[in-house]
Amino acid sequence: MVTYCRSVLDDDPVFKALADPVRRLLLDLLFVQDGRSLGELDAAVNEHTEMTRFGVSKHLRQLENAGLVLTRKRGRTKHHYLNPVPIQQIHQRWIGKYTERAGIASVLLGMKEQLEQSPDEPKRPGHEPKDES
Amino acid sequence: MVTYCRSVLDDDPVFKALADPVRRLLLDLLFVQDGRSLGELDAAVNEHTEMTRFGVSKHLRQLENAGLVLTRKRGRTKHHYLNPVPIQQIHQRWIGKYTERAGIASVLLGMKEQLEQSPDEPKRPGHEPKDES
DNA sequence: TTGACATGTGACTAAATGGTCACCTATTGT
DNA sequence: ACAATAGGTGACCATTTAGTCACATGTCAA
Repeated sequence: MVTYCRSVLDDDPVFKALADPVRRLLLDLLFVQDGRSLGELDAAVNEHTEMTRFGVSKHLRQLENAGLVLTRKRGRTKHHYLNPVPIQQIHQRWIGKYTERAGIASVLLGMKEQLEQSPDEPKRPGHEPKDES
Repeated sequence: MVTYCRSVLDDDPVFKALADPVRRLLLDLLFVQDGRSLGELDAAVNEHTEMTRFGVSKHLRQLENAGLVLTRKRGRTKHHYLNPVPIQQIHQRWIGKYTERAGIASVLLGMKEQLEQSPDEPKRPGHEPKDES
């Protein structure tokens, strides 16, 4: 109880870390290949967008604080490793219940488009509010 | 292709919308009971944190823009409905691959704690960088 | 019609965030 | 020892964001 793993109970930093496209790109890069240094990641990021080493470093630190990236210093270079566990946690503890419901809701796959284009419909099959007039 | 549902290709607003705890609370509230009005949601939110009607309204609009909440105006009140589809989408298109990998990585369930407490270890089983000294 | 109710709007402030830079430390190789 | 390399720090600025408020609109009910 008391020694319960600290990061388990606040997934907020994880969600916050995932909110930035550059950070998601970094995770994608590490997903493809683990253990890269800051310099390597900086180079990879700059194939997509322009950003200095410092910006990349800051993003990596945020990922690290969220537990999504684990690091190991080896000589003068710092290697970064993807840790997918926090993502799995927010999935289990939060996202899962929504995807289950969505699985039901989106039986008709094209439904979403229709839903988003008719702003005067409640847009969920069945389960209409029971018109308490 | 051309008419591909607009919101499918940028999940960024969805991640951004999920990055705030109040907005996640709103989704949780709508998950429990759909179709609530702004006033009702305001009251429910204020059981957890203090916020004016305007703040809640703003958050709801962001959720709406991300497609996570669909609305219908009925008389003078606006009803809010949860739409889990965008969450399912980011799950399929992004989160899924990480949770799969995490499923492998966390075969030992208690592993994560250990990993986070030994900052001088690469912390992923196998797949060590090949010590190119 | 009048007043209470439910919500929307635009301006505004305070705080958080993303990004850069000048400078620093530590490590490596010669 | 020296220069080159990899990275960290703290200050700094611009932009975004969260939140509130005064005010306006539309709706219901007497």
